[in-house]
Amino acid sequence: MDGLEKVDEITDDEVEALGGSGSELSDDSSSGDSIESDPSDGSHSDHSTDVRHTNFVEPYEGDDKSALYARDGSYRRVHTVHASKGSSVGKADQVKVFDVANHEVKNGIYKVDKIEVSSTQGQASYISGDDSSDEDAPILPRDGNSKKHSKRRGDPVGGSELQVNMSEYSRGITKNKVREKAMRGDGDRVASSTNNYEKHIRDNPSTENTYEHRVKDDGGNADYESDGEEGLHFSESEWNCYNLPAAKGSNVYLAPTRFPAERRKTITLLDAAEMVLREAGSEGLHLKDIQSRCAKRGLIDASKKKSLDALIYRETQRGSQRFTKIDGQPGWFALAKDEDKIEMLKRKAARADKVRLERHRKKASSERKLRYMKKTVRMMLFTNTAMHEEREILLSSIKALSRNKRQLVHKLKQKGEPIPSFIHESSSSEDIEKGDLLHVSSRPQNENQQAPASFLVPHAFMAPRHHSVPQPAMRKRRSPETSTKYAEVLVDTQGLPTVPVKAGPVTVINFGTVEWEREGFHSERYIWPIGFTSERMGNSYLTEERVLYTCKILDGGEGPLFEIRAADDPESPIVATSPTSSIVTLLIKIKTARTGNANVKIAASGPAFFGLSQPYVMKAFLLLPNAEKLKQYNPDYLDEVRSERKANKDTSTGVVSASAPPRKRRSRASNAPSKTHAAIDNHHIQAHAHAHISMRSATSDLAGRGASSNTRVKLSTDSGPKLEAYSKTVTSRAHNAPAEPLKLTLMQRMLQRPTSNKKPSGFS
DNA sequence: ATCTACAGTGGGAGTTCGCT
DNA sequence: AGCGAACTCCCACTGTAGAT
Repeated sequence: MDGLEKVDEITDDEVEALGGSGSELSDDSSSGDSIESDPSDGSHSDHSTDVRHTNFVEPYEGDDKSALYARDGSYRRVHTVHASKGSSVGKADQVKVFDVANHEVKNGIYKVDKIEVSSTQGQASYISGDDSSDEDAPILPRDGNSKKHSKRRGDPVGGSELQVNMSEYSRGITKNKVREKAMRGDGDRVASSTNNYEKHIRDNPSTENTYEHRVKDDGGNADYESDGEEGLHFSESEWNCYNLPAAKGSNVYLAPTRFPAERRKTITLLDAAEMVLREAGSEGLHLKDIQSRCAKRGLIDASKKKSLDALIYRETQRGSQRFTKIDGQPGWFALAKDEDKIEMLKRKAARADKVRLERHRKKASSERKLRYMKKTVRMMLFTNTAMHEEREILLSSIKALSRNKRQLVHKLKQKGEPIPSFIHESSSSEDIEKGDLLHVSSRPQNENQQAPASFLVPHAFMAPRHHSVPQPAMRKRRSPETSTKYAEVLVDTQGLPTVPVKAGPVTVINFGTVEWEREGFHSERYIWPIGFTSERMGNSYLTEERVLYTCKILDGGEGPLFEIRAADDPESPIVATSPTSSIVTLLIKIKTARTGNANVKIAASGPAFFGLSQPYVMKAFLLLPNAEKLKQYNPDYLDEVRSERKANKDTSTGVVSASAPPRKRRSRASNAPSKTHAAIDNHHIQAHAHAHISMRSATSDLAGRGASSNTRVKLSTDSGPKLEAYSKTVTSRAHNAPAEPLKLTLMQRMLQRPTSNKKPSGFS
């Protein structure tokens, strides 16, 4: 009320000038600024207004064509009530409507296109208890048809004695309390309770003779709701249009269509709270009254009233843009002011930025983890597949070596020679056929038997390890840049591999000369160039020191001879017809010298010891003159394996193709010279598998560039990308095909492969 | 009176898959 | 390759119940 101000005032002259009937206006200047008029002055019936809106459509936002709603001779724009096209304004004995658009002041019942109704809120001149005045109230037409509205229910609580000012009401005095107050007849006090409202009433006894009505609409039959038992149901926009608190005795009421239940569902509890708080103004409302008003007006279901408190508290706690808590008044809320909203927006934006940054950080972290995991999985898949292939190759080789061993043992028996103790005959071919590697492992047959020196690596030859903690099987991956496995072969001006060069544990002093005319100097897997010389360090069989060993391939006539010469015993070289025989002999000497027991099992790889299985060496061999003339040497072994697998996969799923291309059968003449394989040479086989992967690229590149011995050839050792591509292929295969059928296919194929294909030479 | 935990819901963003 | 539909996942919002 105090906030009311004359926004616009039109003088009678102005009205007259505009063509209005200014004489009809009461120019009682005393009523112009008075807060309330005296209802007993007899003018209430004349001055009472009844503005009824029907056929509400949309709120009217403009003001150019609006009209002033005047009463008591004063033209005001106070709390605007937006009406829309088709709205009607009625009860106009003292109501003057100034239609700006038509520049005229209208009186009485109007039906206008657009009208802005201004009330004189707080003028308190309304008399609500006078039914008779309402009987004479104009009947507001709906859609242009005059229709008498239903009789209103009358005085809310017994007439004008009820006196509660607007301020009190807006602070939460419920109508029930008002009613209680009125029924007691004490006029201005409500019995005490723990309720804050009543405390407020005690502290602020009512003196003003005002009261607020709520009105409702019955679908055009505007009915009067005085006691708040029922209420209006507004949408937010609708509610904005009816921000017209009326004073005691008012028969001004608005009558929108009742808020439909289906539309009620579209507003949230917070929307409803916002509506009632907007009505309450800056003073806000107590939470209980917010709930009560929302429920009574049908904005929310009564059963959900309890939900509202949590929502509003949460809203304000989170920095709501809509609500704000009133300091010093627990449970009181008001709509946020513009400055509050700005502050809230700033805080919310800051929070949003923080959240966004955090989310971005988490997302980036997750993506990094995902990439790492994908990379790891790819590597695991590749490693798994590669190991599986190696295992198959190993199985096949084991079978062949086992057969060779049996043949050798058979020969020894035929000649009546004793069988060396390190050769045990327990590993049957059946075990190997089953793929049972345990039977061919280096584990002792019983506790009295001594474990072999090594299965993969000749430990007897290697320096003793000072740590007792077993090392993990996985070795640190060497980068392609530093690994000799993937390193390019260094060549001289004549295109020959340069020496000396370090290849793994060995240092190659001389790559020797390829002998291509005598087939005994190469096999399907290895080349034995005459004069090949390498050096490596190892334990001495004479002293406890480590000593340099020189390995050399000699011309033995039909085949090569493999010589190992210790630096501390150069006069007693070890010479054998196979590299494995040489290293086994050496290891026996070392073991015997150190343990005094010659009855040991030795397992070692001769080619590995000589460095013949080193990928770098094998690639370098291809650069030697006449290397391309070797008939049996097949560096593309793995390519063929993969081609076969691919062919089988295309024609069947997990079943070995019967039409697998037969593998090349090696002639006996091409086999290596007879040699004694004392044990299973796993390292040999692994190196073989690795070598083929690398050799494939080397030979293919060599052939593609037409390299010759006289041309400076830069061998493609781009095995890294090739392996990566291979990895992708394997990974893709692993993704697209079930793992188990693939294994079965490979395993079955390997087991069904003719053993002669894999049989090393010279063991017939 | 105030706050919290929990579940339901809807929308936005990203991904997958089929079609052209 | 491009496009769009279908789907999934995540998140904010909302409502409810209960704890403090």
